Amino acid sequence: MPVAKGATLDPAQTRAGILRAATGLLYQRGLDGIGVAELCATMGVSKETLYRHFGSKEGLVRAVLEARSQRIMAWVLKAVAAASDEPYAQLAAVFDALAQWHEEPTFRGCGILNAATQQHEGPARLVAHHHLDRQLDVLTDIARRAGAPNPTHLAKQFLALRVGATVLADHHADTEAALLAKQAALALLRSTITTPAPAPRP
Amino acid sequence: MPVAKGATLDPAQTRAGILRAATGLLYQRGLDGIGVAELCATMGVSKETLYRHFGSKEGLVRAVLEARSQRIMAWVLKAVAAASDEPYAQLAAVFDALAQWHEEPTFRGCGILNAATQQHEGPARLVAHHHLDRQLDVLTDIARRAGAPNPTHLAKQFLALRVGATVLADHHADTEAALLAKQAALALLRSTITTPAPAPRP
DNA sequence: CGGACATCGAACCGAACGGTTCCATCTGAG
DNA sequence: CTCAGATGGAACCGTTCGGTTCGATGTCCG
Repeated sequence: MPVAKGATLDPAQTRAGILRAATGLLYQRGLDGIGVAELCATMGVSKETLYRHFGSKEGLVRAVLEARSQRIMAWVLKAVAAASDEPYAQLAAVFDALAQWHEEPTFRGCGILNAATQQHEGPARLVAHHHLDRQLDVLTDIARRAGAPNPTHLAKQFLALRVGATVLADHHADTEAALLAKQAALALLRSTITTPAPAPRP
Repeated sequence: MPVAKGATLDPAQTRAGILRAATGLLYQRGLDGIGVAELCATMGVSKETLYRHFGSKEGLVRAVLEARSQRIMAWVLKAVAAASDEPYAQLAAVFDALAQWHEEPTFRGCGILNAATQQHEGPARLVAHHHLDRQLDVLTDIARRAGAPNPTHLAKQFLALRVGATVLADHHADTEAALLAKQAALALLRSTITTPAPAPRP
């Protein structure tokens, strides 16, 4: 938040404000699409302050991405918890939340995967990997409780549908991608459960 | 290819050589990950030559991406044609080719979608949109010939699986993503065909 | 042979970048 | 009241970037 000149209001609060503002700006403009100077000017913060809190632009990016990953996970878990205990309903809830996200006017794809794509080196790749791990855990749990013979494989298929739909919503302006992905995921779960032999042919 | 000093061998050949070399370099390093100077030095071409052939770095990028899109389409169509006339076999062939691509040591995700993610503005977005259009056409044709009640929707689900698997192969080091996506696509096609009513519930 | 053409190599330009430093200013705690 | 600490504002540095220009060199065609 923009403080007057020399405010000791709360360093942690300043840091949180930078983090929140930078999250949106770096997401909309891309990691290399906005410089530290413009970043600071827009946030109403001096470069020295940013440097003292995050050490470098890369440090800021790392903090932003980790915070974003936490926020997304909380958002997904909340959507799952809001649904009934039925795995089908929870799976549907995950993709319904996805559709809702895609419809936001500021939607620009997954900020974490975008960041990992933008900087081939750097911390973004690690954050993206862990982020996908965590999302996979949620989907694996749903698949397992649904009684899937191979929850891990099914969860990876769900995750592919999820990230694929997000890419299509972004790069193909496909507003129904999430809905179709949801239907595909449900059909997949249904057919996996009802099929007696999981067809061990590769 | 690197010509001695003042060679009039063939301007078109020079252009093609630049295009081929730049394709690999821009793919591996990212659009902003390598400058025009290093690009020219690695290719053994002077900046003036590159500038005369492509006008600007953006012009080079546009040419590279359009050539890449053409190449990918030809590659997909060849894989489809190599399979039997059976839509199931052709769908499997598309994802088998995907798996083969993911296993290449130089694999770095889809170069076109990566480019579109790297430069939020610019021609990459358009190329990516058209590229997805063309891929959708191929999948829609397969779905239609398989007798799907809604080939367009099914094709979008296939495409989501395809791009999702590519993202997972890149950002999650998931070597089996393409195989699982293939199985999911086949199961989806099977269940869509065999299911009498396509469940008009959104 | 001679001139048009393509190319290389190098120097150069202005702008933007990430990062650093200095200092006046304001707040809150003692 | 006083002082340590946090901040804003601005200047500054070295680097890199995309792009431009110029002269020397080599090749092909008439």
